Amino acid sequence: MIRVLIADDEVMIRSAVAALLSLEDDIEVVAECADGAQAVVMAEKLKPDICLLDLEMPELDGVQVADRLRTTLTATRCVVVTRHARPGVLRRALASGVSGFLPKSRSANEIAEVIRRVMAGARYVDPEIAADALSDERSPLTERELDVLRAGRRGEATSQIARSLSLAPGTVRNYISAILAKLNVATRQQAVLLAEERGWI
Amino acid sequence: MIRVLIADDEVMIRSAVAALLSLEDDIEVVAECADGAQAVVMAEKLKPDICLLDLEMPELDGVQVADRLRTTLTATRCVVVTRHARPGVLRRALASGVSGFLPKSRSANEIAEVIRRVMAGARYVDPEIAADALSDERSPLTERELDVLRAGRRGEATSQIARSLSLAPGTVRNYISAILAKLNVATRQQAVLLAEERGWI
DNA sequence: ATACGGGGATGACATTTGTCATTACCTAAA
DNA sequence: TTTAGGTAATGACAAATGTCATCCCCGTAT
Repeated sequence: MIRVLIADDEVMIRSAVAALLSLEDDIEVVAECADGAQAVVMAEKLKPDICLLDLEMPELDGVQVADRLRTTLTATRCVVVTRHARPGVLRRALASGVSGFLPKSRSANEIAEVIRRVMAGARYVDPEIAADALSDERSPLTERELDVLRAGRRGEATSQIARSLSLAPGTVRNYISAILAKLNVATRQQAVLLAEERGWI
Repeated sequence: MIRVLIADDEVMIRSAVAALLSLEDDIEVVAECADGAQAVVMAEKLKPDICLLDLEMPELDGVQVADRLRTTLTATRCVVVTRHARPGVLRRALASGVSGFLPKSRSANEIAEVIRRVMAGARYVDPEIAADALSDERSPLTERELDVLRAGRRGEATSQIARSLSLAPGTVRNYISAILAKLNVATRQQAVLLAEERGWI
């Protein structure tokens, strides 16, 4: 029996996938979690064989969960599922020791198969995303520039961003100016939208 | 046998829900569609009893699909499912003749039950959203103000918005100023975020 | 040792935005 | 008929934003 933990903040998809997986003879769903923090706690308690993690979750995202479990639960393998599968995200996921990666644009039936493969020791990365990842879309922004972009992703004013990062307002404006030049867009909001699309933030 | 059409752009949830519904003795999934336009075509061809429509879809959203089917297929009832269930959206949905409305924060097993109730002639609206809708969250913005907000939702500059709406730049700034005051936020981006959250645009 | 890139800051400048007063036109209530 | 309210525009002003040059401090690769 493969013991599986499922984490996804969207109840409908979580319960649907859990129900489907439970129908498989060799799979047992041992936990359903609504966010990343809960997933970490439950995983450490139940020590499942496989964690099926949604990428977009409150508190901790799927990759962050995998990253934490890597050190504490060496026997547990993680499979990350995401709505918008961007190459940048795949890179981050693989760096965090994720064993499987598939987009929600795949059919639910395929999940069981991926789980079995990963259980058998293989790594499974969705072929389409893997191909995309080769046509390198790495972020041209530095860590700090990304921090600034993240801090301003909800339309915060320069002064707010400066406060939350403990920077001078002028410095923030310098970073934003550099970001706009690198991404070749005209406004902060467009920069945020572009970076979100590409999976850089 | 209740004949059901499912439309959702997210393959994983669509296939999972379809598989689960197919397990029910009295339900038959006759079509799976990836977008609204396709849903309209298939519905008119197959004349299902119930259309289970995702709200967030490319081309036509779930409410728009229901609106079209209302005139052409009077016997077909529509159930709309959405990720972020906002009162404003519910209002729009009911105005379009939708018979059922439930958020994805409900479990997948409940879908079959809702389908049966709607099939029996009842209207089903998720109780939580219905309660929210009473604490009126209608948009305080005028049609034109919404146009401006929509035109600028991707961080377009004032001059761009003005061009795309054939307005003077100053007029656009006046509208934006009014929007910020009404929504009590400090930047365009925050106004866009708020309006999107509330289902106003 | 030194050149380079990242992080952090300042000051100056030009634009863009947001605010406000004021005007005008039109339509639908009262 | 008067009164609102929505749409559209101008002009003026203040504040925020984007751009640039220039400076400093570090660490590391040459």
